[in-house]
Amino acid sequence: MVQYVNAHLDASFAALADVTRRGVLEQLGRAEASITELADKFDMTLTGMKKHVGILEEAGLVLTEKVGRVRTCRIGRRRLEEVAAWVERYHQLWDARFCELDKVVEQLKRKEKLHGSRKAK
Amino acid sequence: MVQYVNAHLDASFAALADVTRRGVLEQLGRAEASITELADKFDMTLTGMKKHVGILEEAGLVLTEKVGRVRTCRIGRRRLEEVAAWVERYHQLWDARFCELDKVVEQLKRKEKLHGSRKAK
DNA sequence: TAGATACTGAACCATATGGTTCAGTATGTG
DNA sequence: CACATACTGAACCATATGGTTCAGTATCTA
Repeated sequence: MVQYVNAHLDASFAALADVTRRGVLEQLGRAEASITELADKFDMTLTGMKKHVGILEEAGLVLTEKVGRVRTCRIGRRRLEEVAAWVERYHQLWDARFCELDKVVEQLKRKEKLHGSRKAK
Repeated sequence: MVQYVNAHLDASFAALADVTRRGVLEQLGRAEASITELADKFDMTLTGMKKHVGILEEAGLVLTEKVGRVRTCRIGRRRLEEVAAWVERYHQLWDARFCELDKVVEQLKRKEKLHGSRKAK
């Protein structure tokens, strides 16, 4: 189970590691768009944009649907929530760790104050 | 300015797009470690682990310091906060967008209820 | 000083990535 | 039907990635 999430995270983070794809997500956050529209906006060939969209879709970060000749892209939420959850979890873990360090520093300071304190830095 | 953040994000997300490196971060979240310790824990050559740490360091996600022959690795926070901030921002943007969609759906439902509703799908 | 330990760097390898062009196919439109 | 539009797929290219091995260098320790 954890492995699946890990695979998701691999794909999601890899998908996010490209400024064009993050731009596409931002764009789709505002409104749906076709491949052509995205290709125009990001000054890229249709084929190139198709690949980006494919990567985002593979990662579950966007959903697409083709009706007639146009494929419409929109944001997919679930994977995104997974990413947010991962980051949040580590954020907290790190905060906790750094709070501990802060406490240690505090304690050191207090100790210094107790014994003869030399000039403050 | 925005470009710099984007470069950071590229490096950060790319660094996070590997299960070993996420594992290293998790490990360092608990306690600092040397390259050797990490290589052992993740069953990898020293050289391989050195590369991973290099990528994480380049991305600003870990800090290292070499004293004597051992290089000690610890978590770096700032970049991580940037990543968290990015995800958070988009999360909100998407939430907002989906709230709007929800409202639209609500409205459609209400409308359907008002006019003669045919069988629910 | 002689090992042993801990890292470092160069070189190599297979595969992935971010793009392109070119040649389609499928769908609308006059 | 003829043409334009919108996408799709294959092939190619340069560069990056995730790993390895091998050969160092620098630092402890007995």
